[in-house]
Amino acid sequence: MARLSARQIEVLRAVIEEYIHSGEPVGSRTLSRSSHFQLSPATLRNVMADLEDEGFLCQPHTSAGRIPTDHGFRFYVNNLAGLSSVPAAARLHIREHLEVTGGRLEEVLHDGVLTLAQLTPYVGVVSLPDFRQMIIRHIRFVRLHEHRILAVVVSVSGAVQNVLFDSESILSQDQLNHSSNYLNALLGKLTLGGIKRKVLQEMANDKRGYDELFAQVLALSKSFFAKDPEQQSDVMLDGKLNLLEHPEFADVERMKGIFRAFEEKGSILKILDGALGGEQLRVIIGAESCCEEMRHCSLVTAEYGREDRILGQIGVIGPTRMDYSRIIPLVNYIADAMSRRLQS
Amino acid sequence: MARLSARQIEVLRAVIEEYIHSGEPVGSRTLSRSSHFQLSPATLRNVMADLEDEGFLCQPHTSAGRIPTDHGFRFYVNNLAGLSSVPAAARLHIREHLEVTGGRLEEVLHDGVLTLAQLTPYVGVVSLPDFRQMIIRHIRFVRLHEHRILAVVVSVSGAVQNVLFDSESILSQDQLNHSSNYLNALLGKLTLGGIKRKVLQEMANDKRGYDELFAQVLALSKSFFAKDPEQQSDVMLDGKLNLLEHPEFADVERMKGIFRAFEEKGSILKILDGALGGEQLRVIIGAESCCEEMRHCSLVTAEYGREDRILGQIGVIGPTRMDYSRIIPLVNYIADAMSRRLQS
DNA sequence: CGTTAGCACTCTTTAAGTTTGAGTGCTAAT
DNA sequence: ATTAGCACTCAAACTTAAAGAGTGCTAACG
Repeated sequence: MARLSARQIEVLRAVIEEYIHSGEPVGSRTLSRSSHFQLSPATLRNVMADLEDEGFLCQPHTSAGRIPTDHGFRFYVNNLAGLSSVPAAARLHIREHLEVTGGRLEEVLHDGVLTLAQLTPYVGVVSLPDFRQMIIRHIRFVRLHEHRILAVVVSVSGAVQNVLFDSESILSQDQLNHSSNYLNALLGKLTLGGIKRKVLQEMANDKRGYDELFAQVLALSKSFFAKDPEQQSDVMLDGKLNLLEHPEFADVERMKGIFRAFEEKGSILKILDGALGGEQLRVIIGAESCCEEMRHCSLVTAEYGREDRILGQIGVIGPTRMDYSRIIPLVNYIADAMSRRLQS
Repeated sequence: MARLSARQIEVLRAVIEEYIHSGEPVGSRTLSRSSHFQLSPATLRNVMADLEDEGFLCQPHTSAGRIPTDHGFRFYVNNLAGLSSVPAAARLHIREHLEVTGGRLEEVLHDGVLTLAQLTPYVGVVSLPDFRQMIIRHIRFVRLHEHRILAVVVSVSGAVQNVLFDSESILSQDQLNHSSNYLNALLGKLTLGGIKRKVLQEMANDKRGYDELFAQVLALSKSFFAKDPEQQSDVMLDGKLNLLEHPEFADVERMKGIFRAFEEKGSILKILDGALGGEQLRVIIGAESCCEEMRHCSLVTAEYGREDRILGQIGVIGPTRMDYSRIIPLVNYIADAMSRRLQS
């Protein structure tokens, strides 16, 4: 594939920006009139034909204007999109709604997608880290009723998980408190799985004789860990309605497909976490997601996290015809805000 | 409005059941052929014209067959719908997925709507009771980090709410345990608001001198109750995609309206809890919901609860053309199963 | 040789007619 | 009371025509 000439690049940019703006195929005449080129439609036609040969543009049908291909958008995003700065109004909105303090991880993430859904005409999306991968800060047992016990597990990142389970023996709240204390003392930088292993290990060692407290902890852990924490990694979406406003989704079948993908979140999750740990900010255009339903959608996502630990991705899903130069900085900004909030 | 003759009733039933089955306007010829009447199309036309005058049927346009009005469906549901029993396959499915033991309230409700969405081609819906109305079984404070405290509040019905807040003074976990114990001893059949009042009252009474523990509880309660539990009453939906399969929602605008109503759950909640405490089972047909977006939808819901206390409504949302005689018993059955599970 | 005007051609969109078919209401006969 | 017959209505499907947008190609121009 030949290197593009300066003029070809300018034409490509003009076509893409016009298409992002109007949503209609762009013809040579429109281009000649609306843009700063001093070229006739005929000349532009030649250039556009070349760009089509190179795979950057295509025509929905003969005698329609050109629209960018995924490949065209990719080139645009990589080389041409001038990133505008986040406008003051958006910054203000983010400051007010997102840059508040504290909250559980879920709340923080929810605020994030909500903000994205409000500030863009697209769908806000965030991937929750797998709870089993998280480092646990605290475990607490609460006695609800005879055998019925509620375990409250809090991760360092502020994720809270409640697990209801039954213990074999009946324990008082005081006994549970002691067990909780015991487990928490054990904790230090471990995941749930790690804790489980450590408890088993301690048991094997057996060096502490066989005191009563330890027996309790052991029995409790047994029942507790038997019940795997169900919420594995997950995604949250907000603003699905926004998509309905875009003309490219007026087609019912296409709409259905996308909503189907939204409903069973697995496929979205796979796209999001597919390349986790790669670039800090990612743009996935159309078919690049390898998800048939998402054929006509793009994703712009950025990693968020806490200290040096990446927790997940946050961003937006919209049509491939997305306003990348506005969205990319915005997603970046919000991911930063989220990470900062999680630091506190 | 005159009383309907036996024949009119039979014709109405036939039209409605045919329409529920086919989704197409029902003409006199179809009716004459497909049903057990020994009447000519012309006669049926006369009867149908009468039924139209009475407001039970209407025509989308002249020279189309008849479709039932909301009023017609209402008459059908109240007087004609023979309730079929829940089929064995459905019972089995419910037994396996819903009639398991325990779990948090949220999980139970989720299982409920999921089951409905699987067993019907409609949307499963459930209203969560307002947490502030619930009777609290247990409050527990967990120290996360210096001032940062997690309050875990569990209602008798198994709803768990986690509230993160900051206390003014730094308290050890032991101190928090004591405060928790103190509060729990106070509890007995109170809502969060009730507890708040009771603590204030005790303070006013001041009969216990001013011991240290009480001072702690007081300070803690102050910070805790300052943070209103945010999750007020809410609804959960599942199986929205099911709706897309129905021909009446092929129209994009109509679809949009309904999804809009789903997204901002307020209006659904209003419909559900609007007549809470009325009938045990409710059918809301079309415009009866007084919600413009829900103009073409019906709801079949039943109360679920725990002991004598109603917690909310569970049921389905579908097109007015719903298979009422199948759905009504099913919703009833599932609401029962839910209530039974919540008893345990 | 790059650029451009001109022109024939293609293909979608829109509108207007036309046909078909389902269904109705009315009337007169049974 | 019921029904056969008939004229009438209307939506949906199909046909045709015209308009509009845009292209590719060729030939001329500086």
